Order: sequence, then structure tokens, then C-alpha cells
Amino acid sequence: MKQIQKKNEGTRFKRTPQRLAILEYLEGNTSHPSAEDIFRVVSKRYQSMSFATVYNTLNTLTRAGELRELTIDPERKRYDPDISRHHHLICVLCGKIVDIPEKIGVELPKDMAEHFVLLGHHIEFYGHCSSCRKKNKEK
Amino acid sequence: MKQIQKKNEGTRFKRTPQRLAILEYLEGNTSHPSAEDIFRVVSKRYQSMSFATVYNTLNTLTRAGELRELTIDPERKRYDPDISRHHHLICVLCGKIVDIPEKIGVELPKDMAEHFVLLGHHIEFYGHCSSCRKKNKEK
DNA sequence: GTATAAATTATAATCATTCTAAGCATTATG
DNA sequence: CATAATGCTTAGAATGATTATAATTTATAC
Repeated sequence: MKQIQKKNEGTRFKRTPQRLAILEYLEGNTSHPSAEDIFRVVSKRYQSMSFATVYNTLNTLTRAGELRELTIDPERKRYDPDISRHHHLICVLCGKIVDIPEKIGVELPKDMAEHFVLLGHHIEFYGHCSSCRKKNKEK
Repeated sequence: MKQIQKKNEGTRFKRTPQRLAILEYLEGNTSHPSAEDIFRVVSKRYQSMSFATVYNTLNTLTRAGELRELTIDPERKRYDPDISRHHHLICVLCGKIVDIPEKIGVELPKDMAEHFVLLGHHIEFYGHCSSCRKKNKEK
């Protein structure tokens, strides 16, 4: 069992039509879709697509570091094909998740380095997105 | 129906023994427990405790703004009785969630204010906590 | 082309969370 | 006090997201 895993560790990602369809949908997608969002769209074009395949592919890509799994939505996992450093705002009115570029200076407390090994960070902003803001005529 | 709701809107939180047991467990608790964690401990002392009561109480407290629901753990909701502004580190080795004080200067991009109404933010740090760091003899 | 590991599929299983309906406890009312 | 109203608790069923299973199919290397 372990041997099988080891043996195949270096095997490259098989490019099946289902995976290509998922990858194509994700490519450049900034909507932070859930597994269901992806399934709904991709299964329309790709008749026999199974939900399990969506999850399998998402997990494989996430483990390979080519996809980011977001925990910002308490109801379900969301996926972000943009793996560059950036943050997110979740609109508390419509639930939309919006990218926030990382031009934010985060100064970490000096004593943190003594206690923790820091690998990364992610900022969740809560607020009203621009379209909700317009709808409500805020400001 | 609406009238009934309205009538009771101002009703204060009833201090039942079950709720008191949950509150007591949460008081000063910095372990960021899940509903199950809470149920496990509290139901030991309080025989008849139901899982639903734990969830009901947690949701009521959260809605009342007296408890913070954390989404940092992708597997389950975690709860934090400390509602003051602070952030969290999740140890990628042991899964523990640790409080990070808010003495962090976060400078938001200037143009964000033009696009969004910002209500708050929360930083998720990823890293190795101090006990895992010691175990691994890091640094 | 063929073997073989890996991917897909449908379906069942699991796990966290919410819902439901019945009974219980507390408080307000007469 | 009695009684009604309200809200709380409970067990268990229901839901929804995600993962596991097992049989079948497919991609890739030889």
C-alpha cells in the first residue's frame, strides 16, 4: 500500500477531459466558486460528470498547491485558482467574495517570531461590496 | 406570528442550567472549541444535555454578539468567547488555534474605501505553534 | 496495441449542523 | 394559586457538504 503510493508519487497529473473541463472553468475565474458551483456549470457541458470527480479534482489540485481552498464562507468550501498572495472581502449583504490585493502592510508583533514559526497569513475583510453599496446608495 | 416575535424581541436570555453550564465552560476558554468539544465536556457534568441545546445556545449567543464564530478550521465551526478584536494562528502541524493580539498595524489600500464599506477584518496566520516548534526543535 | 495504474462513476456512508414536534419549566396574568 | 403563554430542552429525523467504496473505464508508458 505504502509502496504503491511511493511508487506513484512522481506520476504526473492525468489530463482527462473532465479535469480539463474543470481546469478550464477555473482558469482566471474570480468568483470563488464552491464545489457545487463548479459542478453545476461543468456538468452542463460535460454530460456524465460526477460530483465525486469535482471533489477529487479539487482536492488533488489543492494538495498540489495549484488551488487555494478558502474557509471564509462558513457554509461551504470555496476555491480560488489565484494562488498568488492576496486577501478577500466577504460582503455581509450578498455573500459575494471579492479579491483584495496584497498591498497591505501588515506589521506582525515582534514577539510573535519568538513563539511561532510563521508560514503565511490571510486577511478576511467584512463589509459591503461595491454593487451592494450602490444598491443601497451608501456614501 | 410576526406580532409574537415582536412582542418577545426584547426578552432577555433565560438562564437555564444547561445554558449556564455552557457559559461556564466558555468563560475565559481560549481553546476555540467546536460544538462537539463543548458537548463532550458539558454533557459529562450535565447528564441530559442535548446536542441541539449546544447548537441553539451557541447560535443564540453568536447572534447576540456575545460569542464569535470562527471559520478558520475548514472541518467545523469553532467558537471564541473572546469577542475583543484579535486574530488567530492555526498550527498546520497540530491544528491548534492560538490567539494573536491585535497590535498589528494593518494599512488598507487607499482605493479600497472607494469600492467597499469596511466593517471589520480578521487575520488568519498559518504556522507552527510554540509546542510543535519545541517538539521539532525548530530554531 | 496492450498492460497497468489512476481516474471516473454511481451510490452509499459520514459528519456537521439544522429542523421538528412533543414535553417541560418559568414567568406573566387573572 | 391556577392557568395560559412563552420559550427552552430533548430525541430523533432531516439536510447538506464532503468523503469513501467498489466496479468500470481511460490515459499513458512500454
